[in-house]
Amino acid sequence: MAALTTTSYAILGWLSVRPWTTYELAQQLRRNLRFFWPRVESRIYQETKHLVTEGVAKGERSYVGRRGHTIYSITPKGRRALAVWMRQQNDRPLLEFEGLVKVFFGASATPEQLLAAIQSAKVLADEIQAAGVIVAREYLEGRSAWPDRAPLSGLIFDFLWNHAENLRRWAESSQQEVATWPTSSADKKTERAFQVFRTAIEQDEKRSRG
Amino acid sequence: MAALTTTSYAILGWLSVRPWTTYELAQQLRRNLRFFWPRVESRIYQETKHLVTEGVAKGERSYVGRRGHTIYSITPKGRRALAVWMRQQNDRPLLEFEGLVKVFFGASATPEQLLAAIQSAKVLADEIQAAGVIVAREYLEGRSAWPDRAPLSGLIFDFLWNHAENLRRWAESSQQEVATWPTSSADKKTERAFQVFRTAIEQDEKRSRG
DNA sequence: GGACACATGTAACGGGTTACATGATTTC
DNA sequence: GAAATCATGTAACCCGTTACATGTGTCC
Repeated sequence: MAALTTTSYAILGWLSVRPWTTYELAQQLRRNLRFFWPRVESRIYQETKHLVTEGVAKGERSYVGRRGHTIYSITPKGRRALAVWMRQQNDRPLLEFEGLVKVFFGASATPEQLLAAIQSAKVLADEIQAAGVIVAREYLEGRSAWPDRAPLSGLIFDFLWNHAENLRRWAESSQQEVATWPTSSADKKTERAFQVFRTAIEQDEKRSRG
Repeated sequence: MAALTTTSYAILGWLSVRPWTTYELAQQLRRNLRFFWPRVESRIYQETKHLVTEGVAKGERSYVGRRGHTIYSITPKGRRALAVWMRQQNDRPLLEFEGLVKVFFGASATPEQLLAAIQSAKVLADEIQAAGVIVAREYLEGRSAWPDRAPLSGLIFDFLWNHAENLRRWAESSQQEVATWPTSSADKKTERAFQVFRTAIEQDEKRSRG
């Protein structure tokens, strides 16, 4: 049987807080990790079993009527495994952005199709920030389930919120630009791109200098 | 055999520009798409064959010594398939960020381990921008292979460069923050998080109003 | 008592990665 | 002529998704 994956540790991390049923775990992963570690909920059912066979978690089975459910909790071996994982090398953040692939081959697309491809960024930005507003209010109004988690949540929130801001800013400015393309000359379009390139190089040189 | 995936279209998109060998395709995907559609190069060898069985590409086989290689080109059916894809719904951008998962369960980590988890964002930011500077210079100095692609490249560049800026900004500010944690009170840490939450809510309200 | 959300799974499939193998070309 | 790099793949495995199935509680 294969070694533990990041998905395994995402579940094990929750078990290190307290025991949970599979359904509760699925909820937590969905509420809290979906924007930076998205997994379908049915995955959890297999993964918890995997954790048990690896000896890092144990499950206590009980019944409601004819339907069983399992409460999982972490084992001492599980806590050690979590600590080892924390010491391991981290993968770089990974981005998959189909809309950008379409933009890349935009020579085969209509302006309307480009606008739609770009729009997918805005949709995600809205989702992230809608969820973010709820979390932020919970903390600020003292309604959070784990108020002492605020410092860690703040770090994650900071990243995601600004990720969303970047998605939105890009989508809006790109859609504005693409909207001009049907009536804009090739030189004009190219000049706009060159401005982007120049700004980046200036930023890079400023950073190099210190 | 399954339908075409985004990876299929990423290859088909290149074939719509001109015919390529598998190796050249692998290079192009690596150079141009790796930051928003990352795939291992060995995937290309299987996927090109898939494109042929689907009738959207054809391969012309030739030999150098005992070693074969294939030049793939797009078929009329392939161009139609590409056009259909462009009309289809776009997936949202997808982020996988193991470092954030570690931060999330940071209660089980040392400050040093948190710093390392955060660092993975900076590593990626550097990679994106190092590649970006090269591309930007090529365009600005007229050394680009497809100068008329500049407007489209500009859109993609704009997104990736600012994505990298966001990764770097977050990594630096978070590392600064975490560095203070060993000597900082719980209240102080929480207050910093609350500032993040408040700023976000203000931004959100400002946007709602106008 | 019908509809619907909540809750708990299983089966099958496949895209993607890892690891490996090996031929051709260039460099020193 | 050895080593390194460029080039072309194959085999095996598995994580993850899709699609499906079904029990339980609640609302009207």
